[in-house]
Amino acid sequence: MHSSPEAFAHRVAELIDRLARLTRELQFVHGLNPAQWEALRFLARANRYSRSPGALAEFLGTTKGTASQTLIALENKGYIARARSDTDRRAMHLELTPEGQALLAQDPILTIEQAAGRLSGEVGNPLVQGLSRLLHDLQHKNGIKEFGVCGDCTLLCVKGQAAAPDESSQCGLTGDSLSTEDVARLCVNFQRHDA
Amino acid sequence: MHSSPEAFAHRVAELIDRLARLTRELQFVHGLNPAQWEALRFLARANRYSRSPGALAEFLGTTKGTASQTLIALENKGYIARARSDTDRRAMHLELTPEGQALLAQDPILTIEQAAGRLSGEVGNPLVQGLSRLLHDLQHKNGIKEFGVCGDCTLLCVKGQAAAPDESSQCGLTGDSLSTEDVARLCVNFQRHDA
DNA sequence: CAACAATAATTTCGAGTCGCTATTATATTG
DNA sequence: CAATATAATAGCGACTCGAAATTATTGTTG
Repeated sequence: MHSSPEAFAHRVAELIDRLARLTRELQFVHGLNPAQWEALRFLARANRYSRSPGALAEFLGTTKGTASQTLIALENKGYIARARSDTDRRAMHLELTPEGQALLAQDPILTIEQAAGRLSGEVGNPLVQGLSRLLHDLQHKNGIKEFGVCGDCTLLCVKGQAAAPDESSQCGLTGDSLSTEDVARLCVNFQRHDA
Repeated sequence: MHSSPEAFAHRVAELIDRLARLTRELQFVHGLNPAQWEALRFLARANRYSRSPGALAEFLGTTKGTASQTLIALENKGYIARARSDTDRRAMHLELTPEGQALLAQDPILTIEQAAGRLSGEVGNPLVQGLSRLLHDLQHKNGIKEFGVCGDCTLLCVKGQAAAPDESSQCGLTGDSLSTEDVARLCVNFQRHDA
């Protein structure tokens, strides 16, 4: 089953294209559309600085107007709550409601997750690596901002051996202390180490 | 870099979801939308029995009405020609025009293909295998008809050692002889061997 | 320190697009 | 002629974009 590099690249592109179409279709369930599902997922994983319409727009690679519409739809359905920020009253702060949290258990992406779970182990690591690099490469070439977690971020400052383990690090941009839960969340201000 | 099976599956699903979104966005170029690009690609790869609106609708997993719209748009732009079939005057027969053929050189999926070409060889085969099985599994679970080439099809009859190599096989469904080019094309009537 | 301009975060609104469903037109088959 | 199959068309709802408009913050300048 050896094949030329061109045939390999062609096949990969074709498979991704078809998976993309299918993935999109799977997300028209429970009265939500793909953008709304992605917003829900994003809000579940983003840190407090990033749960805003603007950050969502960047994450989705869409316009702020569209992101706003998506959020209004989610609010009307009771899956998120929107409130003005106290510190900057232009800003909107977004949170999942318990209903929104619960809905994530029905996330259609779990279908894909289950299918992935059925793959035999041998295929495992190269699959993830290949997809990661592909995505990264394409995002970079298309000027799409990358979201990442504190661990990979240039802005993270470690405060030596702090007394409280929950405050061992802080964000160099905002100066805030970061809990262990914080550092595992996605951030708009992310800057990759090696970039 | 070892991780649990659950984390693996989760990561794969996330990567595919994000690649899906990006893949879709890349396809809004040259005045075409993703469905129109897929239709163009399909018509370039389908055999003569399959270049019809109905077959396209099945391939795209959409309705005939929507497929019809897509085809009208492509005809208006001059990329395909539509003509009534001679044998069955209900049926529409579709062909790429030279302009349509030429446009495929600008196919945005080539961006993905190039990115895939940049992946190192080691990642190669397991990546294709993983994606193939994932797609197959998901298509099966969602009752999506599979399109394939004659080589993998139950209906293919081989005529022993025929004189002309171009007519060494025929389709068990239509009875037609198949050229070597024919057998490499996608077919609506495809039935997988092991299915 | 008040007035003013520049920047920023978000929403609103109108226009265009997409895809679905239902209906109609046309052709085939028994 | 009735039943079936295929495709075109019309109408509808939902989504996305892009361009103002709204409200708040920041910086500047006399």
